[in-house]
Amino acid sequence: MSGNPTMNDVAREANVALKTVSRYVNGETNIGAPLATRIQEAIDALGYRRNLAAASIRPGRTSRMLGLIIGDLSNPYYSTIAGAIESTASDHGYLLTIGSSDEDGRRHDQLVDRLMEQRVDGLIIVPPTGAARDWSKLPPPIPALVFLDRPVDFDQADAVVADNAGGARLATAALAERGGRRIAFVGDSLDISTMRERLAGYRTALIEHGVREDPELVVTDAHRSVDAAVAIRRLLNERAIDGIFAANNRAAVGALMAFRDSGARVPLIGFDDFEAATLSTPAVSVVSHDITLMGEAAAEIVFARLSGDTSARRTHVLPATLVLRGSEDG
Amino acid sequence: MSGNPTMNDVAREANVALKTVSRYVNGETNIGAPLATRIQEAIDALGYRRNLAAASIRPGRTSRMLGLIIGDLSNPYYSTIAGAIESTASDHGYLLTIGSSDEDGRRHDQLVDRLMEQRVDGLIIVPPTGAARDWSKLPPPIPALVFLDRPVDFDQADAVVADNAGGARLATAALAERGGRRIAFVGDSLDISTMRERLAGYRTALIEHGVREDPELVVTDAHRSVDAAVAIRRLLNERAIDGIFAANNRAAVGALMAFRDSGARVPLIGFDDFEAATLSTPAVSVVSHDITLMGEAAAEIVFARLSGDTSARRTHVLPATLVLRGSEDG
DNA sequence: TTGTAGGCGTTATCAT
DNA sequence: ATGATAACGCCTACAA
Repeated sequence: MSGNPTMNDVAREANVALKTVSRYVNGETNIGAPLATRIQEAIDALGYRRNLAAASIRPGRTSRMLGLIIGDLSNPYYSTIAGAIESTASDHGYLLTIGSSDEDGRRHDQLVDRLMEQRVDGLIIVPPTGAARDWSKLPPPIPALVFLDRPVDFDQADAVVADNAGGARLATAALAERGGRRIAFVGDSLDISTMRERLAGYRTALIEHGVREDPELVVTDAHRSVDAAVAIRRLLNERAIDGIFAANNRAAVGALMAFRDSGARVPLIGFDDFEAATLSTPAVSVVSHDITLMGEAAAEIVFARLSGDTSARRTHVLPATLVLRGSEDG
Repeated sequence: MSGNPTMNDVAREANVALKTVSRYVNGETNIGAPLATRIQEAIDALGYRRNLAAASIRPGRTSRMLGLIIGDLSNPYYSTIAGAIESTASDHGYLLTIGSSDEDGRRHDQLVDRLMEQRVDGLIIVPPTGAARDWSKLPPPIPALVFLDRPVDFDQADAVVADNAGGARLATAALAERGGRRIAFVGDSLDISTMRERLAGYRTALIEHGVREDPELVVTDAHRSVDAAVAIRRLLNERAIDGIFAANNRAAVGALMAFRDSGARVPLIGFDDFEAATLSTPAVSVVSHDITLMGEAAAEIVFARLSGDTSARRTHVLPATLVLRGSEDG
């Protein structure tokens, strides 16, 4: 046996015309019972399976596939997004093809090209931290395109982002309202746009509460949990901080490590929920932006565009909410 | 403009033959410099992108796509597997299409059909808990097929599984060696094959240490963490247990909840690592089977088969290791 | 209800 | 080095 059986093989086996097999396979009703039986028997005998790739190249036919590019599928943050998108895609009868950019601009661009060449009907992208493709010079037509989680300066696409500044402001304000005057900001590099927004929200809250910002209390190089832990131990020992806004969940985990190691503890609020948050004592309060909702929203926007929604592209900002669990009181 | 530009459009624009464009796009070397320039200009002008779906229908050509079916992409356990497979696939220039079965047999079967019709070159499957497709009557040819994490009775496919029994035996033995004589088994339904294997390992260890099994100490209906917590609180209060083997990480989290709520604590070892394990005090010891390694192994097997490895299909059993962190001493 | 002819975008064959 | 022509597997006209 050389390759996979084709419709033609089935037609020959069943002594019918190719088109009749096509009709049968596609569930069209106008087929005589005897022929239908013969065709099904031929299909079973040959182990025929239709070739959707071949079908999809016909004009008017689509691949019924969505593409998703994220940083790293192993990261629970991204996989939650991916899961929400996959689930929504599945509801619409779509398959999801996923690529991880590892936050690398080149890899990201390769994935964009590959997925477009694969003719996905829609593309959802979490842009990498580093410089990526200049979207403005990407020639149309591009499929339904949605940027997720991070804003991109390209008005031909929709975007779904969380209210990072608003959430950071909520958290910092909660700490200030409980008397915090030396509240630390602990986060990752400001090359990451979400970090810049969260720092801006932190500053807004400080200003609103009449607190002068102390640059010594702002840490923006905590890439891993242990980095954050080291920085926070130092802040606790040398800077007399009385509150911590942990700008991502790695920073929050780092704070827990620092508390454990140093025996000291100050009020703490994190950004983005994490599994250990409810298990520690007291439980860690966090700003939660619902990434599941973000993923679903992005997918639904794609499907809206696919079904003809031509309204102006826009950026959808999803609210961030403060989940207080106790750690904000120290 | 009607559709996407095609090779034909490029050929007309550049005043060359179709085949010459094909050669250029596919990086064949035997092309004159002047034509190459004209073709590239035409490509840029038209915004041409090749259609891999169309290319893949030619005989001998493949889709360079892998399919993966798991329970739920939002679940960190599965997404870790998915991430490892995606990473390996990416190294081989392959894209990964993922579907979640939600542990539903029907949905699982649909995904198998869909991915096969999409002509993925290889298929990696975590079979759902419930009854799934009868693989034995699936007509060949099937793409390179690997079952992951759970054994399936089908000798036409490879399988990669963890040593569940061995790991459970290690954990239970560690508890018994520390004096445990009333060691509880807390896990999910025995409909799940891994649970059966872990229970078997638990029993083996008890026998080896001369401990008579007490059926009252075996819980096999803890589906969620809270279920496990409730059961464990009861065991602590009414059954005087002196050790807990938590047969999955939800059960381990449940144990932590029960300890917190009841104030009591006994030696504990879990199965499968989880983020909170190292943050609690004492840190939770676990049997760890490296699911990243499992995913990589599965993908590498697929690629080996794709490149012509025709050796007998086999089941690869990956070792489970005991990671002691303190909780085994109570 | 069934069949015939043609084309989708690409690559392969075989010429020039 | 370049090109004309025929597939690939399927579907959409348009007959019969």
